[in-house]
Amino acid sequence: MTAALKPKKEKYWRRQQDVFDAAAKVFAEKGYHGASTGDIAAELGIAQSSLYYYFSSKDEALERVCLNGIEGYVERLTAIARESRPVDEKIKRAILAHIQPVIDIPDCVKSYHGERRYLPPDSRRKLGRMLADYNDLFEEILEAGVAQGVLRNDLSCSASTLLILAQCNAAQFWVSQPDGPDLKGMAQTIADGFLKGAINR
Amino acid sequence: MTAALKPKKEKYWRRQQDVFDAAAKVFAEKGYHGASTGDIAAELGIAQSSLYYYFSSKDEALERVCLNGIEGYVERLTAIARESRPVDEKIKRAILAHIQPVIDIPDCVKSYHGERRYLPPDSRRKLGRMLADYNDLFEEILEAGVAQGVLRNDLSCSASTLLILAQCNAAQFWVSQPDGPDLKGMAQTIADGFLKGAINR
DNA sequence: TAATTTTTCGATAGATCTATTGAAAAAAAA
DNA sequence: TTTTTTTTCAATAGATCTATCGAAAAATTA
Repeated sequence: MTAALKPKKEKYWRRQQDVFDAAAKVFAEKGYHGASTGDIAAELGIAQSSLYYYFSSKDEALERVCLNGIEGYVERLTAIARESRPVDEKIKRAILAHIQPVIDIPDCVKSYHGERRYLPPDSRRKLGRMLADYNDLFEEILEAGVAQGVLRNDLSCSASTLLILAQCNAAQFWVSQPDGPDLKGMAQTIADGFLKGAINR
Repeated sequence: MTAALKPKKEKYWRRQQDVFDAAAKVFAEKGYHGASTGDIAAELGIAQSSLYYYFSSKDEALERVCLNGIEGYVERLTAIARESRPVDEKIKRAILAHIQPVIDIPDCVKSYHGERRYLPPDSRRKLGRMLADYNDLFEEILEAGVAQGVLRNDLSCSASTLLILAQCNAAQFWVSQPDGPDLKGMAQTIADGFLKGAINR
């Protein structure tokens, strides 16, 4: 019964995903307010009004795009935090996990970073909480390192979190260059730079 | 003669600066496309059409705002590069100089970072060149450090430049927090983090 | 094939935004 | 005060954008 309903709509969901992907691309390129629904439609080669069969407002499209950009971050980082590994390795993996989506879904990530501030208040708050959770989680990994005595105990974990993630986000611009390093090299560089200064010796 | 013409227009230039300051504030808040000329006028308490006495298009206002945000960066960094000081001190000063405008003219800097991509092609290229020059200059300071043997010679100066500046730009979001560190503390943290890993020992 | 459902489309109402224009108000000069 | 210059304004043309609606086209089912 319920299994019979799903395939019925499956084609619809797939097409809807195409629509949101196109929206992500256009938002990333022109910014939310700089992009028109006409631009999104043109990206798909359909009429502007046809979009409204898949979403009910441009706002809604932005929310979905941003969610695609951030969803999974908290989940993946939670998994990494729970793994029983040395702290330095955890940090390396967390950094890699943070950079990965920049390669896999660059438009969503770019839209998330640049356009989420234009979301309606409710959606914006929701995403804001997700980001706060994510930062806290990252901070906790560092704090655990300090507690274990692996990281220096005068380390500001909140400051370090901010600075590490800022470097990760900068990777966005780097990997787009032709001579840019690969993902792992990038993560390694950031992790090493941090650990060299932060590890007790 | 020429001295007599200047004070004649001085009031006009001052008022024009007010207009661009208001534009910077509104662009920083709502983004270029999200902000209307009506918003700028409201910020000043004047009619929307009155703005066009001071600029001829919204584009022009954005160009001026972005220029205000980036102008002086190259100049100040050039001066720092020329000073005869130890490399580590130069780096610290360069970092501080980069963060300073974030405090002094936050709206211009924020607009520069987030909105310059919406400039007309010519202006955008011009600002792009200024940024490239600036990055090169920063990179050269690091290269000089490597050449002197102060910094490790396996250091990637271009990568380090990108990562250091990314951290500086993140300061924007940090110092806006109530419990954020002061400017010098921020610069110190970034510089120390970098130098700990990069200095030969 | 015929009937039904899903998807796309053209037309458009209604709202907003930029930039222009000529006139009014304010300030400065005579 | 009167004249001239500077600054602001209201009105608006023209363009663009979002979202709606009923019909057409396409796909699916009977």
